[in-house]
Amino acid sequence: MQNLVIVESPTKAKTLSKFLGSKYQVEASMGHVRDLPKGDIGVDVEHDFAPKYIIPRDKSKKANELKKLAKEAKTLWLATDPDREGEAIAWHLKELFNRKDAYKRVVFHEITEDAINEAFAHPRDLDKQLIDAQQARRVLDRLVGYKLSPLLWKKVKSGLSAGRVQSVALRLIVEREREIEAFKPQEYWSLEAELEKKGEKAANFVAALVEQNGKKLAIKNQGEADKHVKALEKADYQVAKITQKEVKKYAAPPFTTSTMQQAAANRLGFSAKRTMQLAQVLYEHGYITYMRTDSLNLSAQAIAAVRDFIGQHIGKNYLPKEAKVYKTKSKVAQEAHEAIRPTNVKLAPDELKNIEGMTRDHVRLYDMIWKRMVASQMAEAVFDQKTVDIKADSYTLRVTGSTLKFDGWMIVYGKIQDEEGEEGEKILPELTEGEILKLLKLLPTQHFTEPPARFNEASLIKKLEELSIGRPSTYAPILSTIQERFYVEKVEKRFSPTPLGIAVTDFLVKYFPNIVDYDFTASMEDALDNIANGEDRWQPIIGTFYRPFEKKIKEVDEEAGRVAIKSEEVDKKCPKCGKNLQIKYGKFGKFLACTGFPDCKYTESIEEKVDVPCPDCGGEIVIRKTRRGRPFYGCKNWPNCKYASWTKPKK
DNA sequence: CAGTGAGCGAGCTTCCGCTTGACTT
Repeated sequence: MQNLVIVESPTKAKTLSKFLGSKYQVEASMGHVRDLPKGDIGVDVEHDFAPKYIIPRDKSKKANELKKLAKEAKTLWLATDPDREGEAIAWHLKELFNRKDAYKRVVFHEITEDAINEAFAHPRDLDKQLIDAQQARRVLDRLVGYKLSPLLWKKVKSGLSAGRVQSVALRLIVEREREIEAFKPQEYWSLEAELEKKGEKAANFVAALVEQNGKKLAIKNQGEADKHVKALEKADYQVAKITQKEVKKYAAPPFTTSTMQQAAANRLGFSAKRTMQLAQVLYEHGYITYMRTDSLNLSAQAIAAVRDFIGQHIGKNYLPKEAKVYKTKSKVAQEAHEAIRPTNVKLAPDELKNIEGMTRDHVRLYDMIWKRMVASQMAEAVFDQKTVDIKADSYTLRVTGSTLKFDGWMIVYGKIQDEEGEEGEKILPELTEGEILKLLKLLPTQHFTEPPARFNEASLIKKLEELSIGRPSTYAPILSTIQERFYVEKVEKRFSPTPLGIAVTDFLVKYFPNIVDYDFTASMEDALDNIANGEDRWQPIIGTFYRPFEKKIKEVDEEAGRVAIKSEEVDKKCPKCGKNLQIKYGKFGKFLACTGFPDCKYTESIEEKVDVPCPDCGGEIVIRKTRRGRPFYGCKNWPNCKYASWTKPKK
């Protein structure tokens, strides 16, 4: 074989192979092939932070295969992703192969014939500065993670972890909980008037009190509300001003990983993990583009195809004159791929149902991706919005109604109501300025301000992305990590911190405020940019961070006491010694242990009862977990009764 | 997802980011 081409994913390899023909053998590296060792820190902090790279056990087979192929090939084309990690993967491959001068680095942002021909006609050298930026990122994360975690083992509890990303995600959850705890509801009142257009009985509507003497009115309590009600009862109502305007609603851009995960959570109730598993299958079958991306770009071909589709199947009036161009606001976006979109817009979601291997949920996710992409290239929706100001003595009441004039993209993607909680449209009777209205009823209502909501998967991912923390490939794993460590628990699909999570956050905020600062990652990215553009070398940048950090670790190690975790006592006595039991977190999850430990070593498991009898013996069924943490339904009489099931047994 | 369980409180744990089959019952 003359030419060996290496990309990251096997699906991409397959597609690329079709374009390149038989003179090129295309192989996938499956991501990184070399990494720092898992067993030790792997960075020589005394010698310019030299990283020790090894081939991880699970990559050795792949690495050997590639090595063998590389030996035989004449030219090696390193065609990994055009971003920081991709450049590093290319370099690691080169180091792995250890052959001189046979390399060509090629980059392309889309897999089209033109883009590929262009790329292969203009190979370049590896970008050492970009590689160094990646090494700095890798080494920094390793130093932070592998220095902080052992400190937590010593000061808090063994087995814990801390890192640039997970510790900030945890902090967000802990601080939100504190906001909620500290929240004091404020009373306020709204006052609405039900009014009638004179002479037309059916034409009544509700207007809200907004101003008094031209100033915004806030009603704090019942006394104030009563006062306004009294005054308004005697007032005359007259239409003062009608303003009418056209309001356009713009379609959302096509999906990135983060917005797809958010929409799938809000619209379909999927976890981020589930969404990614489904998307992976759609991608491997060639139905969608790559699902780990932060880009909003659409290829020229995709745009042409979708415009064609809109014009032909939806309607000419739904097709804007020009294609829409979306740009990401994120500074850290690497834009190595396209936005997530169907690869063939002509494949309607309904048709996917009939394809072997596609489950209902695959279809539902594809449907959402397809609609979002098509809508993103459609005309705006247009509403007629009418605002009516009504005078009643010194008061102003207002009512806003809107009617849909043109549905535009909304005919495809539907309202984003579920995602944004927007109000529906309100239709107003025909009114004219100066018209007198009749008061039917005054409607004072008491309200209280509400605390912020706990984060769910969607809102946490959104927040992390806003802070530039984490990457498309890591959003879902971050959520798993903080749960696996028992830092947080999901209660009704929302994250709530455990006493352990609170203790860890407080420890980190107290001693390492810079690392768990919400801006830490953003400033790291700035520093990495300077390495990538050649202004700085990576080792001094890491040194500037590491020297004070190392000192602080040592100080805290010597000075800080062991952290007490708030115990969670339950209303149950120890059958051995009579003391209270408390919740503990072990390798296999939560369990109850005696507060008298170490004098009393009593433990028992926590069982969630299910209200169905055991189909085998009629005993109680409880939810338990496997060693790996997967819940199942088992009989309480185990081991006498061996009944077990993944799904809830029927009554 | 094929994978189902009595222990955690003792001897090794841990990072982030890139990517899919791992390997055993």
